[in-house]
Amino acid sequence: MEAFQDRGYRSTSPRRAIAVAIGAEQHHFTAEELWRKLPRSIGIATVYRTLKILVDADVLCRVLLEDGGLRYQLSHRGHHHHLICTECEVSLDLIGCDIEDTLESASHIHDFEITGHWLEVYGLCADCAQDEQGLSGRGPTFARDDSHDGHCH
Amino acid sequence: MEAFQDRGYRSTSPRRAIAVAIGAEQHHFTAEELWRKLPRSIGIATVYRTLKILVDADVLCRVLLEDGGLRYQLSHRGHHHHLICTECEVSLDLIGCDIEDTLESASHIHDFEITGHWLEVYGLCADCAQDEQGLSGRGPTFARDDSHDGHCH
DNA sequence: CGTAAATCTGATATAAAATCTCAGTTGAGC
DNA sequence: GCTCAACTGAGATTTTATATCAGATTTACG
Repeated sequence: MEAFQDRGYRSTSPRRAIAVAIGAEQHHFTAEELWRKLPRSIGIATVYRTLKILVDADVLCRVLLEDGGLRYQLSHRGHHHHLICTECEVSLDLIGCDIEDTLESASHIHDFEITGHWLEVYGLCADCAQDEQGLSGRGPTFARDDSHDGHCH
Repeated sequence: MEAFQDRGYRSTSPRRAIAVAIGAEQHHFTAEELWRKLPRSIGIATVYRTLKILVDADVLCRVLLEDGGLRYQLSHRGHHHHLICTECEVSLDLIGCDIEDTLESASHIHDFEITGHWLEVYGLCADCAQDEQGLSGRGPTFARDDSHDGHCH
């Protein structure tokens, strides 16, 4: 909202509408989903433009799903990563994870100067993990299929 | 090559041609770049289909550049990540980095069961870092501009 | 206020990347 | 050789995001 002024952007009515709509979102969302909830007068190009500004301003963060889908989410400012449930797609902020030091020391071996990184972690949230347990307990036990092989992409 | 037979795929002439072309690549490449180096008779759909098989077979790995571009690269089998130079786009395998433990312990806080993750690390390789040093030493010193803000995406 | 200049916007065209469709071809096993 | 499923190429299609550009909107300043 006021992130616009701080960065020299004008306060326009489409931008205000987008800010309000984002505030109403409970989870992550796509640009198109957001656009559908906005007045029809607002073009999707403006949505993309505004989302980009807000990501740069660290108001939003981008979440990359395992299938490659890109979502937006209110950012809890500062550095963090996401735990993304591959079942229900919920995204949790991963706290208490400090991989910078690990990366930094490992990169020294390669004489490489790190400027940034991208990390997404996939798995099952507590609820979905429980559901899977429940199923395998009740019905015949299926061999864990190949849909999740623990592979790091 | 023989990864095809092992997995029940047929050995076809397009697949052999693609395997040879991949072997000739020195760095990472896009599906389209590879396609251009193949006989014109091979369709790009086949290239995409074959690349997917080889990624699943762990023969190739996918590399996500900072600008979002997706590349393919011969995989040094087993789990690893990439150090990608944002200047020359070279990709180094990051060895001696074991973030699994860190992720695992952090995820316990959230009661989250990890099945996979995606990590790409961006920065400057030794050569490009040296070039930047050289420039700032010779000419007037420029303030580090905003093109790399150390931000984690 | 009221004006001017730059920013911003919406519609639409466009681009890029990858997948889908389907009729025809090819390979592996017999 | 034959047969049939697997595979292929061409092109259409989808998805996602950006580019273009004339016209509308903001802000600064008088």
